[in-house]
Amino acid sequence: MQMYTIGQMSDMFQIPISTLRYYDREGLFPGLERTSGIRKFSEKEAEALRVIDCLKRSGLEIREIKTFMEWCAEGSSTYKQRRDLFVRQEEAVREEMRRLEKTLAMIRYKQWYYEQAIKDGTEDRVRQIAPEEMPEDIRPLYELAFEDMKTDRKQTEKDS
Amino acid sequence: MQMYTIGQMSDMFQIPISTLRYYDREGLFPGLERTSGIRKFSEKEAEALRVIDCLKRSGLEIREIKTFMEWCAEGSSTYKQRRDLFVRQEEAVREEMRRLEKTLAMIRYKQWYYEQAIKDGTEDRVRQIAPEEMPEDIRPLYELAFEDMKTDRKQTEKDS
DNA sequence: CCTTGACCTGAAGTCAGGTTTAGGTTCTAT
DNA sequence: ATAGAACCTAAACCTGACTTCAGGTCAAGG
Repeated sequence: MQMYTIGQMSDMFQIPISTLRYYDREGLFPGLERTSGIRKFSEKEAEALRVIDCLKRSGLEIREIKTFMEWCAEGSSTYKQRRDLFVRQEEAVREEMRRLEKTLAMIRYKQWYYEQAIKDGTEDRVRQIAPEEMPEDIRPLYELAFEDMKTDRKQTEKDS
Repeated sequence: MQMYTIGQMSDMFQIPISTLRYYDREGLFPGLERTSGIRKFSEKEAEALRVIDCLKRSGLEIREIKTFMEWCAEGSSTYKQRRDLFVRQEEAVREEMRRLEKTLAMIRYKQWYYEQAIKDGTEDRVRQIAPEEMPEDIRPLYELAFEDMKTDRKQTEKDS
């Protein structure tokens, strides 16, 4: 079975050696082999790194990823827990994607806004434009970006 | 013109008072008014908070957002810089969304993987399945999640 | 009057996720 | 067999984005 040194892993995954050691310290490679102190990485740890990256991007912290890796080391008794984790993280990622869609809408609206300001030499006109008067392609951006602002107007007072 | 106290802003935006003061300290509200030391927030700062949230999600740091807010305070001479910033951040957000798409593909592949493992009582079979043998709806997930792994096989040696 | 609640400040503390440092050990090629 | 490259550890340090703390001001109501 192919084995790799920490330096080879670092090159292959473009991750600093110090980070790989940090991950090991945090318990992200349970059962990592060593020969006379030197770490021997295998395809198992390579796959772990891919999963670490995935779970990190999905919003998990290192400590939670450690828990997952421990489940992996425990074997078949934890399949359901592992599947359920991926189900939860799917929802987390989808929510983050919705937030990014709104962010993107705001960004594109602002691009248009400043294009207008540049053309006019001032923001005075564009600032006054109501959604209904905006170009077809801009209005939906505005609506999405600012959607939680129509209704929420006076939610500051009496909500019990 | 409607003015708000820091407490009202905190309620309206669901942001801790300590964070609003921190943002002020970091220069995110240039030209914020005060009467005898007490901050008076207006629609201007409300809009600033929406933009702060947007720019933060797009990946900017507080210091960079401060620069943007200073441009806003400088007036019409900075419209182009502000537009260009939003153009750059659009690209940043799109890239993050692509990464999340890959993350999601990996997550959904893993869900399927563990479903199989649960059915079989072991990972032994599912681990062996080549992309070509995977169900129609799973293969594309696998391909997307692991796409940088077919070609990159031996990029460790000689790349000049 | 005097207490209570909402505001203020500067400085220190926290937390996650690494990175750097200092001092050693092991491998590999000549 | 020896130099240099690549590895090791523990512990300190770093950064960003807040949060908490200790102590103080100020306006309004009982």
